Amino acid sequence: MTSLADVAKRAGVSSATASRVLSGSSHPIRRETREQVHEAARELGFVPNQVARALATSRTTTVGVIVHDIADQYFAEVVRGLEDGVQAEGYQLFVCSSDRDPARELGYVEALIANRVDALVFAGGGLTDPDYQRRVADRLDAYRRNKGAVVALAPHAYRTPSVIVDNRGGAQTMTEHLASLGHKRIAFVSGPPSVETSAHRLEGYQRGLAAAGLPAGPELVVEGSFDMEGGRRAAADLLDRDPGVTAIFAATDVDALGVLLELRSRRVRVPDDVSVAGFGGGGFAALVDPPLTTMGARMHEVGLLGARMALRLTRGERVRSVLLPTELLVRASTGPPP
Amino acid sequence: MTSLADVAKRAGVSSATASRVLSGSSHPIRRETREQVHEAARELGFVPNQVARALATSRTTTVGVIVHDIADQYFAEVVRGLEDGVQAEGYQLFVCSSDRDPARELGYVEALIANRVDALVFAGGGLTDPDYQRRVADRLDAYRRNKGAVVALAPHAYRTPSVIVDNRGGAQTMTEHLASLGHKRIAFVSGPPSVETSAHRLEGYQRGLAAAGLPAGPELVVEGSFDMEGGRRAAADLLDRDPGVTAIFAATDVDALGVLLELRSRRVRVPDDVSVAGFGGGGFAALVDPPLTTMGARMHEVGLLGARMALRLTRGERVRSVLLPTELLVRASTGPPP
DNA sequence: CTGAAAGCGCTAACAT
DNA sequence: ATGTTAGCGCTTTCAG
Repeated sequence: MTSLADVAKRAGVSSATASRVLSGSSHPIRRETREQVHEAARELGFVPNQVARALATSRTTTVGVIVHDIADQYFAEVVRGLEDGVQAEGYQLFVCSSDRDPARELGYVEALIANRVDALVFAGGGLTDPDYQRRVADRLDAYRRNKGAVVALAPHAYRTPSVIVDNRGGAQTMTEHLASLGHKRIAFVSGPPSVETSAHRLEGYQRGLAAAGLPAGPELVVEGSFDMEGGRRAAADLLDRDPGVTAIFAATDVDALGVLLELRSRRVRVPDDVSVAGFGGGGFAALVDPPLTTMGARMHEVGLLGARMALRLTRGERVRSVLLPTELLVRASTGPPP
Repeated sequence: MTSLADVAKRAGVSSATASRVLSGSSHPIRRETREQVHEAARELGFVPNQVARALATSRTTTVGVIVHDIADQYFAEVVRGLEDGVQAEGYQLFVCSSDRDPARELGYVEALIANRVDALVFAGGGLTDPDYQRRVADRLDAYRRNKGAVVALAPHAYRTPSVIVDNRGGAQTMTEHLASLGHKRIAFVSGPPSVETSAHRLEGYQRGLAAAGLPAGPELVVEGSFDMEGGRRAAADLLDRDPGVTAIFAATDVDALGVLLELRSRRVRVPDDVSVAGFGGGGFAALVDPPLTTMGARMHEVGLLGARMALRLTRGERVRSVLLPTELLVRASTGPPP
């Protein structure tokens, strides 16, 4: 592969000079010299070796992001936002799907740090496993001591600047909305307890019930799993126990979709018999049958702002965590109770 | 940051020895020495610098993938497959969304090569822009001369090993299926002409018509854009010109979804008045109203096989391109003509 | 304005 | 079995 030295030789200058012109340094260079270097680089099809540059400067111009699953619409949108944000400043993005497995996530954290990414972004909610939390904190503390930037785009036990949608407030608003339609028994399909985000949305739901003067009750909360199958099983559980619910609020749209499918297969009409609501609002939510009422979260924006925050941190600038509002999107899957 | 030298010093060995044990070399090392090194590394929280390692070995253990848009379900699944494939061998994945913009795609190719990825994967169909093709070919030729591996996961003008779904055959099968239901005038919502894939699916459609003895005709083909809005406009065009079609086959599921929405807004019943079919089969296709008949393509598998192929290439092993079959998924959006 | 040279952290001959 | 040393390709003082 052609190197800086080749370019320098061809241009009849030292590699120091060649470096200065090709790396966009502000060091003064005679116009003519500059042009010769560029010319030589072009002729040789020179592509600077970022690896060598990174070693010399200790900046890789890369950022790593860990998501639960890139094939999940929700995270795909966050990642796209991140990508747009970092691309604007010439950074490249490493993407890692952890499947919420603590070991795998830890492995990725280590791998990304080994690759000396300038910033590390957690796009999915942190895991609640205490062993994981301890170990990841150790890694991240060390990473930050060495000028690594860490950003969270969802609730995370590790204290770090974040861009997060208002999970609690959003869940509360949705619950109150259902209550305002007249529902008295509102069930909640929670996310997996292994993820921090779940607790926030559950809390919002509980606050919503309280605000509406509605009784809570453990029989109203069933565990989903942030996927369709989980939502389906949750709905089945709920219906089998028959606590007389007239509304089901799921912690994510995919869970809600599972609920929808289970209800359909049982010939329960939505929203005539039971109302269904989700959280997220991307992708298919508006397109299913019936269109899903949901709390819309602007995930692309989360990613974009997260990228900017991460890059600012790498420059040593101060940042402030942001809590993005969610938006109630009322569609056809919710209505008054029968 | 703690370096190999630190570990070596602490363990009382040379950095060569430390390197040998920590890099998993097969070089023989006394058991005791090995343990001392590991111990020292652990105590210091040593994380090997992949950047330095990459510079020394000229292998980065990274691969780059260029997709049209990571937020598109279709590509998100491919990327997930790729990730699973490379992760199994300890590689990291750079993800780049080009939005099918030649300049942006070229920029990414260059950036990935600059980062010395061991393999470069094109997940989206190649662009038809001749200038782009020439320039990308130049870059890739040089890249391959330097042991870079290039894999395509969709039709691409650049000749390189590939894992591709049978776009032609799939489109033909779907067309024949519609014909077998009794449809005589089958319209096609093609992809954007700027992408190679589009031509293949269009060709399959045309072959399908021919095989069924049905007349083709330019008035039956309208241009979509691999997104919902494109499908919507295409359907609107079609209906406004009213060529009397009873079936609309869209080159992608998202286009088909746009068609569905436009038909719904015009009170055209599906499939009673008009049948609608798509291509892809991931994500929401089964969940919309009515569930979409489509040619299922196993995109996760494309990614997984693509990753394996790429890694084999980096080892200098021989590979053979694979053409993955698609599967006709008949659902409720298609039926006999009125 | 340009060059010489040290060094980023690791690996890989080549000794011993 | 272990150590010495020369790079990998670039940036960056420090001289001139």
